[in-house]
Amino acid sequence: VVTYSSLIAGFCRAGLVDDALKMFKIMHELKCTPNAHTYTPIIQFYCSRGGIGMARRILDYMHDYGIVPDVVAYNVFVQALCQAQQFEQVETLLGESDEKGWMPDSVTYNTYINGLCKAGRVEDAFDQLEVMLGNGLHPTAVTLSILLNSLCSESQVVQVKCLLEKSVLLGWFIGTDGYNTVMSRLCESGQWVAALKLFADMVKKGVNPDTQTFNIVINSLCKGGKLGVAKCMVRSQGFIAD
RNA sequence: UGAAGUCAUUA
Repeated sequence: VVTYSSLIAGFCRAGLVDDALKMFKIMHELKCTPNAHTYTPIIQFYCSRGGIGMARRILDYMHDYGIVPDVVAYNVFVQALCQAQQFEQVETLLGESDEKGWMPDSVTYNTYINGLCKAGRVEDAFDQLEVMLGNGLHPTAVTLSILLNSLCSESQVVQVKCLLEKSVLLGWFIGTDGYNTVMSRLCESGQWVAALKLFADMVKKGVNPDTQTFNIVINSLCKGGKLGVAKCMVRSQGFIAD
C-alpha cells in the first residue's frame, strides 16, 4: 500500500491523474487494499481543479466501501470548500464529523479560519478560534500566523503590537513564524524601520530569526535602497543565506 | 512507525 500510495501521490502532484488511477487497478489485481493515504492525493487533485463534486463523491465512495476517510482527507476537502467560499458546507461537514467517525484537528480549524480571513470574515474567523479552543485544541504557530496575517492587512501596526502583547497574557507563544508574518506585512508597505524594530524585539524575547526572517528584512531593505544595511544583515551571526 | 497524503508567512 505504501509503495502504491506513494506512486499515486507522485502522479497526482505531477498532474497525471490517469496514471494515478491506473495504479488502483494494479493494486486491485495484487489484492492490495487502498487506504486513506491512497485516496487523499486523488481528492486533492480534483479539489485543486474545482472538482468539489468529484471530491465529495470519492469521500462518499470511501465511506461506502469501508475505507473511512481520516482527518487529512477531510482537511483537503475543507480547504477546497473554503476556496470556493462554501462556508455553510464546512459547518455541515464539521457538524457531521462525529457520526462520520473523524475529529477535526488544528489543521482543520487553521484551514477554516484562514478561509474566513481571506474572505474578509475576520469576525467569523475569531468565532471559529473560540470553537477550536472549546474543543481543547491549542492554537499552533500556523494559527497565529494566519490571524496575524489577517490583522495586519485589516488594520494598522498599533493593533498588531497590541496582539503581540496580548499574546503573552493569553499564553500564546508567538514564535519565529508569527514574527515573519508580521514583518513581511510591514515590509510590503515599505515600513522597514518598524520591521527592524520588530526584529530587535524578537531577538530580545529569545525568538530566533530564521533564514526567512532575514530574507524578508533584506528584501525590503533592498527595495528601499538601503543596500548598506542590507549588506550588514547578510553578514549577521547565525544567518545562513540561501 | 523511525516509510506515503492536508493548513499560514519571504523570494
